Amino acid sequence: MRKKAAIAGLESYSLDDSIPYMMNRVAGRLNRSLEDDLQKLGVTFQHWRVLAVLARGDGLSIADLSAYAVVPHSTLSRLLTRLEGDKLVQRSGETPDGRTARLLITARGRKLYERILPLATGWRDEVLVGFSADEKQVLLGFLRRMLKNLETPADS
Amino acid sequence: MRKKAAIAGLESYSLDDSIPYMMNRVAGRLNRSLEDDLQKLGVTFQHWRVLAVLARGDGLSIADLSAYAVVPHSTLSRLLTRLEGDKLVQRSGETPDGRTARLLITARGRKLYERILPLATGWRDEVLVGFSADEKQVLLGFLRRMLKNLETPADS
DNA sequence: AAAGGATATTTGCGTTTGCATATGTTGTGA
DNA sequence: TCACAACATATGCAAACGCAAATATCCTTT
Repeated sequence: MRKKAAIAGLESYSLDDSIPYMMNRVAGRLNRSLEDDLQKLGVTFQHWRVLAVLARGDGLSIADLSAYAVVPHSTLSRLLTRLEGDKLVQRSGETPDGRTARLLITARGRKLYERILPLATGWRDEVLVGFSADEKQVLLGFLRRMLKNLETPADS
Repeated sequence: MRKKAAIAGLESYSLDDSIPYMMNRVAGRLNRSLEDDLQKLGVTFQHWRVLAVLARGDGLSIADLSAYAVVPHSTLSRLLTRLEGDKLVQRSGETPDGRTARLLITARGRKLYERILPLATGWRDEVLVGFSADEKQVLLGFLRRMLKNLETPADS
């Protein structure tokens, strides 16, 4: 059947044919690059993610945010505790439902967000060097379709 | 240097339009889906990554593997200790250079790899539903270009 | 050929992660 | 109204993580 001897030229790009693998590789590099920048600001990549989501539109619950940022609830809860300690976000109790938190970004948090944003967009531009506006749109379209494919349509 | 340079498009910056964000979102979902499957097999996503790389060509050093899998050396070292304990990979000392390890996948490791592979390709197919062969090639080309853009050209 | 630097991997240690579970809150049926 | 299921979030705990430093090996220089 298959008696592949492996060890074939490691330089050959066999692995690079896998789209999920390549996505992880690109995303991983990208994240780590930004993370290096963020370290100097005393923030982690996860914190940035939360700030970025909330800066776009706050008032979210933890469950919502968890879905947006692809982070488990428990992790997010602690993440927020720290962010709240740093006065970057705020857990508002002003909700119709006493169980749900209403996550708000503070002025301080927004300021930090705006300080980080250029770093993030810088890496985005870096990774997309040589891409035409059309190509970027095509790529974005691909990504949207992929995300849609993963959204469980028929699931509890 | 102006400290308060106008951030172009700050107001209009939307996360859903951000290619890095969308990539993280897609990759995150994808990884988590597979992770759920892997949990039943007693393996983590990281372990799978290592197995997948080695299955396609072993004999790598830890440093090489680290680059391929975007995992720090120290993490990888411990990851391998566990994989070795499970007799899935093997650290061969048979190298020209006594410092470098030669990572080999065992028969048992390959068997597990082949057991997991359909799960991984299943999710890959799922995320690419509706994509033509051409589109997949275009996407792969994009990813390769992106990775190349991030490869430090000539420094460090 | 010995000393010192370079390179590859491991390990010490404090932090973070996430599963399972606890806590607190709302909604529902008797 | 009272018990109790359903839900949102928090926390205990063990494992995983990653930086920095240690260890081990190789390579150069003299």
